[in-house]
Amino acid sequence: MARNSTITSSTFLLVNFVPFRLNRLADAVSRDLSEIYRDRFGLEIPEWRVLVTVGQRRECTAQHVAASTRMHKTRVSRAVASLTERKLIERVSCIEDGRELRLCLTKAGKKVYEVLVPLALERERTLLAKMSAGHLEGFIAALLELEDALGLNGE
Amino acid sequence: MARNSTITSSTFLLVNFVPFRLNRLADAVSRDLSEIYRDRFGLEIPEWRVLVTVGQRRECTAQHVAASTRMHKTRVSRAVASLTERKLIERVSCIEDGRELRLCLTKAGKKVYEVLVPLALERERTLLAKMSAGHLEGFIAALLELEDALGLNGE
DNA sequence: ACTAGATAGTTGCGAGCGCAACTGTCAACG
DNA sequence: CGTTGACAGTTGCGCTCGCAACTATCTAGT
Repeated sequence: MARNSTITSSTFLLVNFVPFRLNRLADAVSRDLSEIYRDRFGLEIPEWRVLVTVGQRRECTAQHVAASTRMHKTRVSRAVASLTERKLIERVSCIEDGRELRLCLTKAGKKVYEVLVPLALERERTLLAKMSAGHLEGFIAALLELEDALGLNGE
Repeated sequence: MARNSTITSSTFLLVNFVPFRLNRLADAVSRDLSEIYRDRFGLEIPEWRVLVTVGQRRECTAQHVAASTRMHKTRVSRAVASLTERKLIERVSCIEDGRELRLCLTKAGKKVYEVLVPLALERERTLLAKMSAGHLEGFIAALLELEDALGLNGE
C-alpha cells in the first residue's frame, strides 16, 4: 500500500506519492534508453517512436502513428519531417486518399531499425531484471490494469 | 513477462515496450492529476512540486527541492519565482549562509496546500484502486525496487 | 453538381525547459 | 588577509512542444 495513506496533509510526502514516482521513474528510464538512439544515431524520442512504429508494419500513416503512440499530431509531423530529411523514412502520397501520406522505412531506415530494436530490447531486459520475479509479474499485470482503466490501449 | 521477449526485431511492438508504456502511463496520470492544481489554482507541475515540498517542512531551500524532486535547478528557480509572485511562498535570505534563500509557505500558501493535498491523495487512491489487491502489492514493491536500482531515492 | 463538415497533415506562435554562463557568497589554504 | 574553488540561485539562449489556425482533400446530404 502507498505510504501516503492517511488523509492528514501534514504527513504528505511527495516521494511517496505514486503519480510523482511514476513520472520520475519514467523520466529516468527514458533518459537511460535515449543513450541508445540519441548518442548513436542522433534521434530523439519522437523520432525513435515514429521509426519503430513505421518499422513494425510495411507502411502506415502519420495519423496511425499519432493514434497508436498517443503523441500529438504536430509532434509526429515534425518527427516525420526530420526522419524524411535524414532519409530514414519515405513519404509517398496515397492514391486512394490524397490527404494521406504513406510512410515506410528506406533501406537506411531499416538498417537503423534492425540495429536499434535489439539494443532497446536488451535495455528493457536489463531494466526488468532489476525486479524480483514475483514483483515483476505483479508489476506487468498492474501496468496492464492501469492502462486499460485509463483507456490507453483501445479507446 | 513482457511480450517483446524474443530478439527478432520483426516482432517488436512499441505498445508492449515497457519504457514506452511507463512514459505513456506517467503522462496520463499526470494529466489527470493536473486537473486538480491547474484548473483550480493555475499551478503547473513544477509549482505543485515546490509547493508540497516546501509545505512538508517548516522551511527549506531551493537546493533541497531540486535534490529531493530531481528537478533541474532552473526549473525549481522559476517555479519558486512564480509562487513568490503569487504570494504563496516567501523567500527569506538566510543569515548563516548568504547564498541560500529559506523558502516557506505564506498563509495563503498553507491554505492552498491544505486544500490540494487531500484532493491529490484522493486521486492517488482512485488510481491505485484500479489495480486488484494482489497486483497492487507487487506494483508498489516493484516500483521501489526500480527506484532503488536506478538510484532515484538516495544517491 | 454544390455546399458543409470531417479528416490528414503543416505551420506560426507563445510557453516551458535544459544548458551554459553569470552573480554573489562561503570555506579553505597560502 | 587575499586568492582560489565550490556552491546557491538567476538569466540569456536555443530548442521542443501543444494549441490554434491553416491548406488540401474527402464524404455526405440536398
